[in-house]
Formats: sequence, C-alpha cells, structure tokens
Amino acid sequence: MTPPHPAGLRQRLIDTTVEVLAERGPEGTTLREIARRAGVSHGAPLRHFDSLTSLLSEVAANGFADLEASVDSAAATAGDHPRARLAAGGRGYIDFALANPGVFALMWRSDLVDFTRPGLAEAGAAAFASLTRLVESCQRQGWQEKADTAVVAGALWATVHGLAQLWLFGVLARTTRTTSIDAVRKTAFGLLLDDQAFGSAISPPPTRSKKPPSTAPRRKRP
Amino acid sequence: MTPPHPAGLRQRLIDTTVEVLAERGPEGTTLREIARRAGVSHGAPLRHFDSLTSLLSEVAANGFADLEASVDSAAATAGDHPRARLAAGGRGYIDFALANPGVFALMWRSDLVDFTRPGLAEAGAAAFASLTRLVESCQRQGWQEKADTAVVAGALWATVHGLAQLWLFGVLARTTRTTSIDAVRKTAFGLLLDDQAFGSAISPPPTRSKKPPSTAPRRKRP
DNA sequence: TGTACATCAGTGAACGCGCGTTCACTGATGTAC
DNA sequence: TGTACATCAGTGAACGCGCGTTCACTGATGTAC
Repeated sequence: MTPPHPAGLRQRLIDTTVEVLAERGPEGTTLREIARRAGVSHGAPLRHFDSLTSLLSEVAANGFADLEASVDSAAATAGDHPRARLAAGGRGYIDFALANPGVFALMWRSDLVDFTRPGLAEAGAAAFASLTRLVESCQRQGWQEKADTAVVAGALWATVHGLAQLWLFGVLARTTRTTSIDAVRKTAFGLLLDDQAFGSAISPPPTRSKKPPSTAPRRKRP
Repeated sequence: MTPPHPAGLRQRLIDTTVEVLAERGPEGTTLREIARRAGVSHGAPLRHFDSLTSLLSEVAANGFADLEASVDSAAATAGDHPRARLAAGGRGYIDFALANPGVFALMWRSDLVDFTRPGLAEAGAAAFASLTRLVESCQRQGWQEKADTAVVAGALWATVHGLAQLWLFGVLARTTRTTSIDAVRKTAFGLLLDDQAFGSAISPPPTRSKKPPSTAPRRKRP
C-alpha cells in the first residue's frame, strides 16, 4: 500500500504519523499503528526515534513551521495594505488548521509533545512572530499605534485560534448555520480590524481542496 | 481523606471526577483513579454510571451549564449598557475556563465525551444562546445591527475561547509578556466592540481566588 | 580481489503496565405477610 | 413483633486488551587490510 520511500524509513514514519493523526486524531496515533501503516515491525520506529514522544514532537515542530509558512504565504498574496496582509495572515492560520486538523490538534497537546525539546518552542515562537510582524506594519501606518504590539498580536492570535478550534469541533457551523468558516472569519476580522473591507474580499478564497502544506519544503536542520 | 458525603456515592464520584480533571487533565482521568480518590473499589462507579464515557459526559454537561451561569452572572453585574454586558459575559466565559481548566478541556474532547447524549448538546447550545442574547441587545441599540446575530456571536465566542485556550496552554503569557490575561482580553474586546471603554474597566476584576463555580447550584433533572 | 570484522536497520517474541469491564459474592436494607 | 424474601450498593478477583519498550537475533552493507 505504501510505496517504497526514497527518503528512507525515518521520513516515511514522519509522513505516516501525519496520516494517522489526520485519520484517528492524537489519541489513535500510537507507535504500533504508525509502524503498521508504514509496513514495518512495531519495534522498527525506535531505531529512528527515542520514543513516541520524540516522534510526535518532531511532527509538532514541523507543524509549527508549516503553520508559519501558511501565515506568511497567505499574507504575501494580499497586496500592499498592511491590514489586508494581516487579515490574510489570519486566514492562513485558519487554513492550516482546517487542512491539517490532526497535526494542529497535536500541536497543543503538552501531554503528548515535549515542548522543552530544542527547536520546538522556537518553532512556535516563530509562528507567533509572523503575526507580530504583520501587526507592526499596521501600527506603522497608524492603526492601534499606541497599543502594545505583542498584546494586539496575542488578541488576534486568540481569535483565529478560537475560530479554527471551534470550527473543527463542529460547533461553530451548527450554531451559526453556516457551511463555511468564511462568514464567521470575515465578521470577526471586520470587527477586529475596524473595517468591513479587511474582513471580507481582500484575497481569493482559500484553496482548501489542495494538499495540506505539510508536504511543503521545510527548513532542514544540519 | 475524603469526608463522608451526604449526597451519596454518585454525587461524590462526580465531584471527584472534577478534582481529578483539575489535577491530571482528561488523560489522567480514569475510572480507576476516580474510584481510588473516592475511596471505593474500582468497580463501584459502574453501579452508578454505565461507563467512563457516561460519567465524563455528565461532568461535561454540568460544565456547560456552569459555563452558561458564569457568562450570565458576569453579564448581570455589568450595568445597563448592552456592550458592557456583552464584554462582561465574555469575561465570564474566560473566568470559567481559567477556574476550571480540567472540565473546560474535557468539554471539547469528543473522544472522551458522548455528545449525542440527551442534554449535552442542549447544554452547549444554551451556553451559546447566552452570548447570542447579549449580542442581540447590542444590535437593538444599533451596534452591528445589520449583521447576522449568530455569526457575530460566533466570532466573539471564538475570541474568548481562543483567549482561554491559549492562556491555559501558557503560550499567551509568554509571548505577550503578561502575567494576567486581562491585558489581552481588554485589547481584544476593545478591538471587537469598537470602543476602548468596553474592553477595559467596565466591571470589577474577576475574583479568581474564589472557588470555581462548579459547585454553584445547578439545574437538576427530574 | 578476497577475507575478516564491525556496524546497524529491521525482526519478532516477550515483558510489564494500567486500563475498562465482567462477574460471582457479601452484607445491609427494605418489604410483604 | 417476627420471619422470609427481594433488592441493591459495594467488593475483589479475573479477563482481555493495546500499549511502549526491551532484547537477542538476523542479514545486509561497509570497511580495513
């Protein structure tokens, strides 16, 4: 079923973990299930990772890097206006979460992931830094110029995070009677960014049918 | 250690479950651990609940009822201005989450809780309805009067939800360099509600040292 | 080119664990007469 | 008031499960000489 993998078992295990996360969620993502899917004996993964925690932590770190990439690339497509770019970055955050629900769920599970592992906290901080930079651009143009940049970024982060989580949980669609998150996102951004236009049609709709960005090129460590 | 409980073992098991959730989180909340803490044999809980899922689902339903109560009572203390009441209701949501992190985490775990159980979805919907009512009041006064009430309520819900989750995860304090969620909450509400005043000093600071509202009076079923 | 040895990824049996749930039981309490 | 019976909450041993991890092994590959 799984084709031979030129990059070797280690990379195949990481890819398989992402698959299992997507299908079964963090709870169903066990070493034995990953090994089964990858077509190896259940002891084999431990030749490449110290433990399940080690493997999951690496997947989570990749997730944060991909999340950052999704924010950055969405912002980059939004033209020159800082607030339009900020809104697009927020959309990038939500798009990543909706395209990678399993990995996204894992990324906030401190019982499964070791956040003291070198690189992981940095990857998370880098994702937040992307948002902060977008806020800074807005402030340089006068929007919320007196506010604490990090606090404003935190407030926006919480909103996109909450939108993604409640949407994935299914409860936002039910209560708002919408079939796409777009309406709620646009309303939220419209309120937050103080201009209907920035919440609405600033950028093309997310290409949600495309492959999740988890296969996108990713920073390698030496 | 646990004093004799006048309400009987059934209620004691529910209370103990809340305790275990608070100390160990949803993952550490097993039937056997609950029984150990309650001082009974590990089979005893099954005389009162069909299964672990059944017990956890009841605790989650209570959680939604308490969450609603926290939103309502916070809004009620905020005076007459609709948007001040809305902001206070949002604060009530966050206060509940921060005071009951274990139960709050459980409430969004569809792998542990059976949301098809009668009463549970209703309890969740009722909590959301509280927020919706507050939004309606604001719209009657002209604020966002053309917007879809449920969608606006959903956007606000996502924000308070995200604030609570990221704060509990610990990452919001680190990135914003704050020791209280208040600054981020006020900034978020200030942006969303289009008036600094509604985000800031509308109501007394949350009494976070008090006992969680999970012991507050709760609707009983006949 | 050939030989001896080291390395190492993957195997599969095994260990020990805590879990949810079952089940025959005990002993207390309530009820019918 | 006394007796026989039913009910039922709690006990504790047991079952079966999947799990992470260990470990001796095998067989292929690379390296030194």
